[in-house]
Amino acid sequence: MTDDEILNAWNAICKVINKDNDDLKSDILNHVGNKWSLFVIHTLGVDGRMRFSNLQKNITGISQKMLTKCVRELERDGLISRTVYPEVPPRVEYELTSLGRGFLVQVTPLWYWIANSVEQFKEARGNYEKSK
Amino acid sequence: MTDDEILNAWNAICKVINKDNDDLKSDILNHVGNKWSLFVIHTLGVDGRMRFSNLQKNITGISQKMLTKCVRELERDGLISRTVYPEVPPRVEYELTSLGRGFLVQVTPLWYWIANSVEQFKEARGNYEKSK
DNA sequence: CAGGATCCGCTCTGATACTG
DNA sequence: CAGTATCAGAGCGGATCCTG
Repeated sequence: MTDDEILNAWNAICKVINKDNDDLKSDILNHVGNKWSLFVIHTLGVDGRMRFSNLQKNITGISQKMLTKCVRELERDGLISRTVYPEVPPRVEYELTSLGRGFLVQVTPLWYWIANSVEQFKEARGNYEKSK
Repeated sequence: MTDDEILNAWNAICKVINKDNDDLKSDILNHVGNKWSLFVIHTLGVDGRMRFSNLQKNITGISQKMLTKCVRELERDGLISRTVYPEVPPRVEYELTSLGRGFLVQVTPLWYWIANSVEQFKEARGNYEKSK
């Protein structure tokens, strides 16, 4: 992106984030920063369509309550789809939507950069602790 | 990014996020998703070096307590720098570090995409509400 | 199997008051 | 000016028990 494009981008961003879109704030903003959302989207992106229990198995440390909440929010915002099969015992499968795949594509470079910058973050923190 | 690069990216990401880096989770992950962090980084990125009171003026709705907390965390993780001038009354200026500028560059395309996808998110939510 | 309901400790946040 | 300190309320997140 050129400097101009970045400025335009930020104008668009601020228009969206500011005022009367506070609902989007606590939602989409949250999907970006939320550990569980990221894992759910990642898991579905890599392994494809998957059922509830399988998701929980693949995402270490998540409780069923948090997973439920997380998939509900992702479904509500159109990032994943939820399919219920009328069987006994019940079967529910989750899958990335095209919007969700777009999200994954957009978020990947950022996370890659963070992963590659971990040492710099650690060093920064080290310096900060010392200076205190 | 090619599919291979995306897979490699996610391997790197998961290695970083999983286990023994839970401190990084609640920190860097938070900077990405946190409304205030984003505004602080954005404001400093667009307007350059700035003092505390000016930041608060530029960021609508933030309380001084939250701004303090936010800049402390950003400083700790090396995204912004804090300069104190030994004057009376005191003057403190904040500025993006090169790491912080890197962060801004990385996060911009993602936010641009989100801003441009707002209508799709709204529509998704509308459908979800109806189906309930 | 895929969750809903409940209890409970903890953190996050805002509002207000005070200080070097 | 640039914070710190304190109180109070809302919501997060885990653990446990229950159900169609």
